Amino acid sequence: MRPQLTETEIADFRRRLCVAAEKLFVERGVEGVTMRHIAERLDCSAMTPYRYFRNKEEIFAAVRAAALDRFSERLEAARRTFGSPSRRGRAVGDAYLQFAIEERDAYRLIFDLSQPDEKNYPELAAANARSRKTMTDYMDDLVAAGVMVGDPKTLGLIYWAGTHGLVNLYMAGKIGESELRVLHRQMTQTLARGARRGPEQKPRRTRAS
Amino acid sequence: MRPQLTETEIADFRRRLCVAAEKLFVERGVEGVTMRHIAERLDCSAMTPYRYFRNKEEIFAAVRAAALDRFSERLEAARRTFGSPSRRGRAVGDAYLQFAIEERDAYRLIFDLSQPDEKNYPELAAANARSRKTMTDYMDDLVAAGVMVGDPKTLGLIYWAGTHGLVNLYMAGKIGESELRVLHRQMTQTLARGARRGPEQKPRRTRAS
DNA sequence: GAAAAAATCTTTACAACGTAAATTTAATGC
DNA sequence: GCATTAAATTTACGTTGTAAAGATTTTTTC
Repeated sequence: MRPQLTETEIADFRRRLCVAAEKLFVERGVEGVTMRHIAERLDCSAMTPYRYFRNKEEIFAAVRAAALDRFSERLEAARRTFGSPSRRGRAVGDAYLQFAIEERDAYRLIFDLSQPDEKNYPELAAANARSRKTMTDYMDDLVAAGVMVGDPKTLGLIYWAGTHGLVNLYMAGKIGESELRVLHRQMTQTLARGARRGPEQKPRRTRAS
Repeated sequence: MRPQLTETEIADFRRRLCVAAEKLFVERGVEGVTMRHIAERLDCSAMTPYRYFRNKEEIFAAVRAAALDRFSERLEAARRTFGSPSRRGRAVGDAYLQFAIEERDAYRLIFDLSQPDEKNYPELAAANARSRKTMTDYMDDLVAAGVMVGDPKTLGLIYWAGTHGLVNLYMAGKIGESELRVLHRQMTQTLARGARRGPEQKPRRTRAS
């Protein structure tokens, strides 16, 4: 009988499909890509992908996971540069912006709200965990080095959220690239200054002192 | 001959439709609402809405503009409370979070990336401008009162972006409601501390001093 | 080597979508 | 009451994701 597809054959096809799909997402927007488009790019019938993916959403999740891994790689590379913790922290932040600017569509793919729920896709969940860890890890360095005071996880989330928010403004066309960079620098500096001696100490005036 | 629809008839129908559509967005998710669903709710045929809106995207833009106006109203109301500029600033921030939590779906509707381009919909552009102004206005107060130093517009954008970023984490299920509130408080406090004496002065050590 | 078997791949088919075009309905002036 | 005409409905079409049926291909068995 006809031989079953091997693991590697399946993996290969999936990879090829993901590459084609992401190119299409870039070309035609995430919404504008159909199964038939993807199939055409792969020179197969519209139904063939269903041998390799459960449905369109699973394809989407796979592409998203791949993009997310690329993103993590970039941030991790930035953290591996030389220099002081502050310098490397800055490098990570810059890498974040760089990715958002250079790979606009990938960024949207990754962070657009209302996307396939990660809990149904272990691959995506893993990619998510990795990126999350990556984005907060460098904050550990900064706190360990005494540059900042506070819970590294909390500080990491705040930095991450702030940066993402600025990128959102950029994506929505509300600010330009240079404004994005300036605001980001300003935000990180302000946050750094604010976090330099730990969270607010409730400087409430008491009668004694 | 049959009379043409009056301005108010048209406006009424549009309003009714928007209300129905937003309810449906909440019930079935933004993606899961079809023209036929909306028509059913309004007890009319699937084509009747086309007398009142160019197409589905225009409906979407109208619902979005309405939600955005509600959002602005809430923030403006918060700014009108009594107290010091700082207190009122906090009230605006809290109102932002409150809206995101209570009207989750409306918030998504408003801020999800990749949505109809405002430039094709003046109504939406106006609502956008209003919300933007609202979100940064209170920063003017703070700077005027000397609580913070810097360009109010820049500071406003940073606060806004940061808050939006945190809400995004909340929406994506990465943090819970209480964590959102705590992180927001921490972020605003850190930013406030950092902005208290103006942007970083490049404290670079020179040989003299 | 021919036939059977079984997995892959393609073709066909279907319900649901947004909406264009054709048709029906209803309100007005004469 | 009839012509007129805007509004509303019905019908119809091209696309979508994908289920079901059918065709194709390669290995195994004799």
